[in-house]
Amino acid sequence: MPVQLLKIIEGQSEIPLPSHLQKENLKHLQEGCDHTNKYIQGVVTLSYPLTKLRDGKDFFKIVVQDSDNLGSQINSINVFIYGKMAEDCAKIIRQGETFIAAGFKVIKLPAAREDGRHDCHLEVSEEAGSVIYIYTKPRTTAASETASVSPKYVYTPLNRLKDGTVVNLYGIVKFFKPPYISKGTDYCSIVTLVDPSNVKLTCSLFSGNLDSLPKIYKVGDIVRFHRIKIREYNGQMQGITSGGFASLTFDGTIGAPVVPRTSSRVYTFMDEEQKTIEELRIWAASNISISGSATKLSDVQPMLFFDLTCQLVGKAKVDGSSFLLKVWDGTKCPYPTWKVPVEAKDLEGEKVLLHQLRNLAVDILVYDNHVQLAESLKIGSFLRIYSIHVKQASADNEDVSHMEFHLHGGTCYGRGIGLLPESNPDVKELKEFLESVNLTDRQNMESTCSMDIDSTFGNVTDLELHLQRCQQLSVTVLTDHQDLSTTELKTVTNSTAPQQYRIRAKLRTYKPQKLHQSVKLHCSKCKSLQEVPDRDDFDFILHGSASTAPNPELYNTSWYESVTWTTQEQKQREIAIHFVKHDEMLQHPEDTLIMIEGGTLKEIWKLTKRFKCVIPVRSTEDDLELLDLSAPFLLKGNVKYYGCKQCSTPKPMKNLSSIAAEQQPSWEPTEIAQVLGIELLQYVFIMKFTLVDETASLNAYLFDYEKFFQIPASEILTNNFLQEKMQMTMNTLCPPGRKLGELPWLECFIKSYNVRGAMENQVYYQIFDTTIAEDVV
DNA sequence: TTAGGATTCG
Repeated sequence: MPVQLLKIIEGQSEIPLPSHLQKENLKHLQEGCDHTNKYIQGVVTLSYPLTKLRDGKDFFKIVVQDSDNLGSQINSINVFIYGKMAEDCAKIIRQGETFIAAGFKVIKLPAAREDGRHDCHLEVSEEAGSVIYIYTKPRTTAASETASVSPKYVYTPLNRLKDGTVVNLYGIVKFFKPPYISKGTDYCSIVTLVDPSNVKLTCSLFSGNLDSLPKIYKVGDIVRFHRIKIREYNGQMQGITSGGFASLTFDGTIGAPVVPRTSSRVYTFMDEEQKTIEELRIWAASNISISGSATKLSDVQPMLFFDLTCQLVGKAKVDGSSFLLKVWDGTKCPYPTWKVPVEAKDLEGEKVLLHQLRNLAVDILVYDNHVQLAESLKIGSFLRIYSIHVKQASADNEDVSHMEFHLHGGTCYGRGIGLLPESNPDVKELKEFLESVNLTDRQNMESTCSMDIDSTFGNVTDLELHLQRCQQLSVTVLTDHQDLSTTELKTVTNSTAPQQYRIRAKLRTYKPQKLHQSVKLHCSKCKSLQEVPDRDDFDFILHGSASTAPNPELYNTSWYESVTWTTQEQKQREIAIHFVKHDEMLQHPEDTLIMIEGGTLKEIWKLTKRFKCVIPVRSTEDDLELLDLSAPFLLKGNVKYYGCKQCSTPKPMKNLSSIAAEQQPSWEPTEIAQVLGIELLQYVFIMKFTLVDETASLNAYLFDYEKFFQIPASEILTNNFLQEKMQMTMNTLCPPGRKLGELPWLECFIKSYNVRGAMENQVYYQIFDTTIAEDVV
């Protein structure tokens, strides 16, 4: 982006200059000196008409005065601008504006000057790698003057596009293919956009210059396209690059700096554009799903496609149609991973580092059309590899299966490799994390996971080992009272309650068999248990509350800031989001608690992915209030938090401001519940275990928040992985289809207690201070 | 021109 138009607010540019650049005083300019990391700054005092040189090249001349050194004898200099840059500058430079150039060439004039101008002039051009920054002052008063300088662009909503037109538009990236080499002569990038009119537009963007395609890194990024051609294809509108196409790309995260990633040499970017981006971000937050948090190598699952942000540490040519990339992200893949055999001489990368990372780096084999791009990558660069296929496989000479990572040929689902700049926030975060990884510790502690150690188990399969272990040791362990001796079940059942025992028994069966049915909500105050409301209940309450429009009198108070909009759907719906402030400022979304009025289940669910906490509310005449307590009063991460209807006495929402005023608000559900007068219901597993030993059998209840399964009951309903883990645990405790003799032993603590029935007391048993053994599952 | 979103030969 060799020419940038920047906006100045209170004397400061919104976008700082690159930090490596240092200001050079005009006095110190000399021909032949190294000015690589220097820039000159001054006010444009004179500009000449744009002309053409004899070779047809554009030429533009200006005089720049160093306003910091007006008293100096030599305080201005001629600047000659060549080529495309001359044309661009001529369009936007006005007298009185601040001009900055870096990457200039200093040319000494044959004779000394006597007009206070420097005896050198500066030459700048795109070919010479020059960059020009023009600081513009806010153009509120001089409207007529502005018109010629920054043309007013008109942006077409995606539902108003017409065949055969060339338009400017904004959109939120819903899908994209990172630039790849097309079968023609250019790079190609496919981008599908959506905007608040809820219409999608898929664009095919071509360019011979990789740099002039939009720099999209993730779904949810926001783009501004200028001069994109609209055509009809298969009954739908389609965008395609046309002459003069230019784009800006912005991070779509609410609160992130509004700094354009640009592919054009000149662009305008003013308050109005900034406002548009901020509005689109808010719309996107509840209307675009982004696939949760990024997958790290430590979370990969077999049979899955995922995007990986990583650093390249090694690469090697494998054969004509495949190429190996060795990458890491600082985490360890929980499965053994394959190593693609390549000759040492073919492997490019730092040998010592590759050795240190042998258990952390993974091999990704890329195929076909991705090979050319992969070959060109530099070791050490940061990449996002899109849609890597995780494949479980097992070689003939291995007893355990391993994970393979493939980037198959083609570009389906955005499959491809994107190079991330060091300025990318995800790269910054990754770099910090990689630097914190202590390589020596990891090698010592985790080397048992590597393939070569696994193979020392010989021919015994994992499963057999596991079963052998289970028959000898208990699959559960006691967390306390280890000194107590074991009591036979017959003795337990023949004794009076209440008492506590250590027992050793087998789990013959358990209820419920459908594990999700074991999750209930428990009030620790009134001891009641209730079912977890299903999504229909919540949906119903939301529908009901959406019929009450947000009350504008409640917008923007001292402790929250409000944003509202009306949906475009047939039955218009008003939505208000209230962002709770901290120190009178908005926080990063991931730290922010928001309250929402009028949202649907889907919208609220999406907002929970972006924000720390979401509280659904509705307006009354004079305050916001919580919805009916059959709905969750708070959503945080994957968890819906409910309050007890009997024990809660809701207090004013304003009480949240006391948490917001804390130095670092943690927004803990318990604390939120407390200030809102809500008695928080706890998620709990309730199960009935039928335990047997050689002497007797008894039913014992498990009442567990987290300790027994080491899985939070609150998360099981929304996490497939945890559900699977729990099912696997139960399969270990009580393997289906096995005889009693083959079942593993459980060591448990149980306590007996009396429950008074209509006619007589009944004795019940409850498991406590027991947990699943560490090596089970 | 190229691609026109909608996973996989390896």
